[in-house]
Amino acid sequence: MNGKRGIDLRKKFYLTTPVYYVNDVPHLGHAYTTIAADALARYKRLKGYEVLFLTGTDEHGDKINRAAKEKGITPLELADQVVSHFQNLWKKLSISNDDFIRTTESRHIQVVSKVFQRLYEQEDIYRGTYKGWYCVPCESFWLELQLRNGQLCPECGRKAEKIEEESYFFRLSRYQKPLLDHLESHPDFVLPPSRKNEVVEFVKRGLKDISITRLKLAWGIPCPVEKEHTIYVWIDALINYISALGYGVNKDKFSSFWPADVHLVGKDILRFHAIIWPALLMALGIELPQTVFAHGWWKIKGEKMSKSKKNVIDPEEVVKQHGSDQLRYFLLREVPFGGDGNFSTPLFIKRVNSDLANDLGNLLNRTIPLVVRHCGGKVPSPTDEDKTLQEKVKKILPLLDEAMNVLSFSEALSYIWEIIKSANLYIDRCAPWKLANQEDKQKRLNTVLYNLLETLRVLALLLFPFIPVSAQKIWTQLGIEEDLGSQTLDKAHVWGGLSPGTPVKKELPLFPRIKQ
RNA sequence: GGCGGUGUAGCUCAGUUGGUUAGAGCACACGGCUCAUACCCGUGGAGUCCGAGGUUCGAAUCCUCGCACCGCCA
Repeated sequence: MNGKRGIDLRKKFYLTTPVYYVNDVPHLGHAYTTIAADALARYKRLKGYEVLFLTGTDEHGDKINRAAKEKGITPLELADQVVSHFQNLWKKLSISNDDFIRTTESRHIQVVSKVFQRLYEQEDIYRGTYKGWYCVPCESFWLELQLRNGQLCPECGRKAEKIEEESYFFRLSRYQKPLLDHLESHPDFVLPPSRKNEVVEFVKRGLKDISITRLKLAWGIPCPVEKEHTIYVWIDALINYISALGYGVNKDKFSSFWPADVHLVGKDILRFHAIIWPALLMALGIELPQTVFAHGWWKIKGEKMSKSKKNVIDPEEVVKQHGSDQLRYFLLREVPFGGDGNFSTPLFIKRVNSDLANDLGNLLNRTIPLVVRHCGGKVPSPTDEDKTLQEKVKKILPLLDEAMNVLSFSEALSYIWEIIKSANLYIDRCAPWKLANQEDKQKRLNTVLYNLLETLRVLALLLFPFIPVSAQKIWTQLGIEEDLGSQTLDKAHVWGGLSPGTPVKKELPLFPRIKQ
């Protein structure tokens, strides 16, 4: 496509993580969502899509305000500190997000304000009186009958505050029927299906209008209709998905990327994304996202991670100890995406040693030296018609694609590992170290080694979404100069991408075994 | 209390519309190989498929009841 007149026909793919709340430094759950999103984004780029991968931070609200006061700094200063934690971690985890939105940025605030104004004008928002209880730590409103012992938050058990004040309400009730219709006619709108059923049941029970402003709260986006009111932090946060596209400002960008293909969320915030968010969009007359995907939680010994139980896993620490690709691989491989999983160091070590060190790392580390020793360290020319590995790859590619299209990362990885296992078996069967001793077997030896190198080339491509740093190392050891990140998967189909004569490089093992 | 889900080898789980000796990975044991990070390849053991009843020529798979665990809501 060249210049001004060309039409960009590339398919677009827009995916998001939630904006993370900056009340604390990132934990394993944040890393999980973001790594999964990254794998998907990278895969789609390999498939030739123009991808927009958005993540960011949610920085308003009472909780931030209070936390900042305790530290004697401004809320924005607090946010700045935590944001840099997030951004550093994403860097260490090779997260390839295209944009990072902070809800304190003016590009966001403008859109939120505009959205509020418009919904008020069209009477999707009205002024009323809110009577109820509010839990500051949870940022949640409760009705009296929902409270435990008359005054405790049913979610966290802490004391809720009684509130009776003027407030603006969003007419959520208006969208009950349209939402149900949409859920019915779009089976992939909420995934996995079990979560969708929960949402449907919840909506069927009836939706009530929700209070979306608070009085006397300094740290938030002011209500454009009446400046004493501040917009509720969840409404503020959700709008990031369109403010980042320049909704109402940059029409081209917005229309080319919206609707989002996937909003990735943890199961704890599904309702905001599967009910309130689509209702807001309907009110605005904007198309709904394709899919809201809710993944599960990582548990420790079957228990939910929580600071009070002191069983929180710090992703930064895991990266420091075992490496970033190792963490990415474990999280994406160990459990089917959507369900809960158990995180433990022995499980982590077992997985990394057996899959990454033994199967993949060793495959590379036994192939390259053979090439160095018997082919002068250069990619040899294949001569006979052995298609064992080529056919294996051909068989796996469509399966892999299918798995990735439904975000089945662990299944996708297990397919890739079938190729790896085939390659290990292939070496054993062909025994190139024996061929090397027979003068009349040179051609066969060359073919065998070429097929192995070529398989490794394809593996580097396929693994790039999951373990980008290591995939690049494989790529480099194969002597390929081009940038792995700018490749497309079509090349994986074409057997023979490696040019004979290219020098390979022997390096230290990709994944050192972790000692228990 | 209501709705939904799960319960299969030591561990984590697959098992399409019910159909022959119930599968995979890891772990374990034995054998092979020696290019490689004691790795890789092969073979093997082990399961009353939660329990009880029922439908059927035939059920892990369908129905009923019970038990256990989990999720959403109240």
